[in-house]
Amino acid sequence: MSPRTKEQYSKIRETSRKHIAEVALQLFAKYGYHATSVSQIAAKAKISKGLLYNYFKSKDDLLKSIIENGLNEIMMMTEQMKGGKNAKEKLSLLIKLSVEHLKKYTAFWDLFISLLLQPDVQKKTGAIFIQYRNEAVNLMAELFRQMDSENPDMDAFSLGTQLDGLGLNYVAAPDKFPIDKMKDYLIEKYCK
Amino acid sequence: MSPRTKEQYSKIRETSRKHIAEVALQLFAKYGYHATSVSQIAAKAKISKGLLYNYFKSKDDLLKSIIENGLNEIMMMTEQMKGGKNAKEKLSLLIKLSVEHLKKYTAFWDLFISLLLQPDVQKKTGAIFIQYRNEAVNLMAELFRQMDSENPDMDAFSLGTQLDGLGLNYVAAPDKFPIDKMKDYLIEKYCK
DNA sequence: GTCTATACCAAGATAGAC
DNA sequence: GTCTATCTTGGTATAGAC
Repeated sequence: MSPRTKEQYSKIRETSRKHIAEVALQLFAKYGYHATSVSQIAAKAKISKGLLYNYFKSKDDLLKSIIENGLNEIMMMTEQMKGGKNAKEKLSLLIKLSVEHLKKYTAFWDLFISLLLQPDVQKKTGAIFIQYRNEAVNLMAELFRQMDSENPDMDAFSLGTQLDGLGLNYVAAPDKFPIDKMKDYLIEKYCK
Repeated sequence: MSPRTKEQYSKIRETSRKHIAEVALQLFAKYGYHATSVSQIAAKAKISKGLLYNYFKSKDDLLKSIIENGLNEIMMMTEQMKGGKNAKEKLSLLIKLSVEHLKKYTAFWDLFISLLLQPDVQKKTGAIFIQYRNEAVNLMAELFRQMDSENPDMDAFSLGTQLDGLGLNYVAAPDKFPIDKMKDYLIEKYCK
């Protein structure tokens, strides 16, 4: 057995970080950032409080790391949105992907929305998010334009807030909100 | 000068309570419930911490009181919604009132949405809110039915989430979101 | 990398004088 | 009704042994 290389160590370390961040995300989403204590996170991750500080230099640092991860995922989704043959298919794909993303990263969206409501925290994350959102709305407007909409900008804006509302309802009560029915309805309504 | 009656005292007391609650609401909305300290509230209300506990038996009690006030306001709005000559006018009134309410009680909605995202807190407020929401959606569905919609229930549901999305965007950035433009757009889209 | 012990502080809440 | 002083708890974060 040769000793582990630096790369192996840093990979293990990265795995631990991921695990803690994942656990923390679940708790932050459920109870809110401030209402979740570091002790809770450590307990759920089955490590000591002290060790957590080996991986993250503060609770705030942990939050920032989680947000960065999540925003990366969003960016990756935005790229995928460019697929589809024609405008209608593209728009339908955009709706589908948004809903899929929401279902897959529900906890992240939950946390993210609650942070969005607090102006001071908004500064940390808001800029990137607004950028992403503008990108998505512009893309939608372009598609509506290609579909000969009478008011492509407002249509895009409207679909945007509609998706926001859908997200809000879903994270507030994932098991009660009929998200797939709404998805089909939206596709039917906006893409034909 | 006759001495003050019990009624006068309790009226003064009620005024003080209202004032503290109002100040607390502003802070809760801005920073979140957990991130706001009782000291902050007392300072902004220009009273001592101790006195605050004369008016509310705990921070949680203060929150509950705020929520109750807010929900009462909502209920009063729901009543107004029944005005309007025909289905289209009623629906248009409903949208208008929702937006007006949102503009008038922005801080409340901000706080309320952030509480809605936390399942444990949801238990305190969720029941009443869900009741109100169902009422509103049922009312909308009935109106769509009268307007010969093909799918009145989903239309109502859709408008509901649309209004949620609008609310979310508005509380997150009241000065950036073109709420009146969106209102007109929605009325145009759903009520003709 | 991992733990326990502990420092340090700010939070919510109470007591008691005025 | 109102304040100041204080109690108690639990929070974040660090130190140091293993």
